[in-house]
Amino acid sequence: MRASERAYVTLRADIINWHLTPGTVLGEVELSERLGVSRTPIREALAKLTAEGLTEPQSGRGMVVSEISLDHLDELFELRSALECRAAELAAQRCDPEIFLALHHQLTNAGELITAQDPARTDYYQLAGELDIAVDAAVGNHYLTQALKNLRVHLVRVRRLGKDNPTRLRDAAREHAAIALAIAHGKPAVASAATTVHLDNSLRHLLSTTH
Amino acid sequence: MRASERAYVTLRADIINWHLTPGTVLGEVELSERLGVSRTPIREALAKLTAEGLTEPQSGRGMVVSEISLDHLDELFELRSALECRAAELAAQRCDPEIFLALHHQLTNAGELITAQDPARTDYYQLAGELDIAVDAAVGNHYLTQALKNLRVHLVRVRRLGKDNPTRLRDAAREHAAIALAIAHGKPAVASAATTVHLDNSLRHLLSTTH
DNA sequence: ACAAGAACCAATGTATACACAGAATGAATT
DNA sequence: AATTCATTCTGTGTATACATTGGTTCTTGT
Repeated sequence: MRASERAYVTLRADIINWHLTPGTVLGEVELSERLGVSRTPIREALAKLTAEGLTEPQSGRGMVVSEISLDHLDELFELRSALECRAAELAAQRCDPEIFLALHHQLTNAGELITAQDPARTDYYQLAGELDIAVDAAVGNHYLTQALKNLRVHLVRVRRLGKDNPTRLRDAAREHAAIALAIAHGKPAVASAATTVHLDNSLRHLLSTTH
Repeated sequence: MRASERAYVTLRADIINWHLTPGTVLGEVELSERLGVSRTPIREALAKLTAEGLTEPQSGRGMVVSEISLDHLDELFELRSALECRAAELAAQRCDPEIFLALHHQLTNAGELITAQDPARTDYYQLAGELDIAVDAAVGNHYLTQALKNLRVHLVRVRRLGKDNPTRLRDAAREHAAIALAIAHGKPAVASAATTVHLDNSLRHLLSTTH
């Protein structure tokens, strides 16, 4: 693996996992020493991160880890809504019903995944991720999928802002199940509406637990 | 201005203006000689272009100017529709009616801008661009605006694919006028629908004149 | 003659040295 | 004592040299 890729992957993970918190200044020299590579691949990695919106050029000097401001959460969710509602519509028109019926079944029983033994909710979020992947595959649109992928990076970061509420997660799983069912049934309008409802609930929950 | 920025701006313009055609191989050494800077800023510029989707890493070695395939035009327009319809809805809810009434008026008379004296349609496309800017400003959503901005780069390239048909341009201006009017009237559903109609017409025109 | 392998070459990946700009700190003057 | 200017110093921008990888070509064997 190239050194620039390693640096990129490492920094990206550190930012998403909040090991590097918003506002942290990223000096090229410091990073190159910490990661054991020269400044050239570091610059490459920082350029990629900036293109993704995970870092921002600080006025004049250096890069900083970009803020996840609550003030902009509603804006982030507006974009998310635009993309995911349309994706749900298109998936409903084009999907293989079998796949989404299976996902609907799994999501209906997702409450079992939310246990005290798995505080990181690994299994739950993986199942939710599988729905995303299935939607992407069903839509079959490279541009739309790419836009969603760029967006999800920010959503993973946002996840850490809200308190981890088992009740909300179980509700969210039910909402996901509803979306999967609407897609399986080939009902674009319903799939879009269910997505709208889900995103509104998610946003309100986030705002209520962080303010 | 930094050398990397100059290289980026130059290459970007060359690609958008089709001075560099899709499939052209971009060698770092060749570019650094042609633009008179070293490879380092060239690499920086190419990384940015790749992030924008204007260039792609060629298998193993080098970069190529990315293809604008007709096979993917429908996908591009699906993303465009998702973003612009939602943008139109939000603009209708939040705009200052005066601005969009003025744009409506200008767009209604835009037929006059399409003359034999201006084969590049500079004035026409500038007016269309002003509508985009007004929508962005009315929406007031950084994430959505940024996604639209990224998309528009590709749309400008696509423009060259279709024949320049004055009749279609006049129709398009009328469709733009309808969108502006719906936004000015504060009717989200109408604005979204008008956008859907406009994009469908544009796509069908593109496909019919290129196939 | 065709295929397979090795060697060579060219272009990218990485490191480092140098240039330059901006910020911080200290001194001097008011 | 405070403010301003100058100097220094740290960190980024660029260039270049070196390493490495992947592709191409030439040769040899079947």
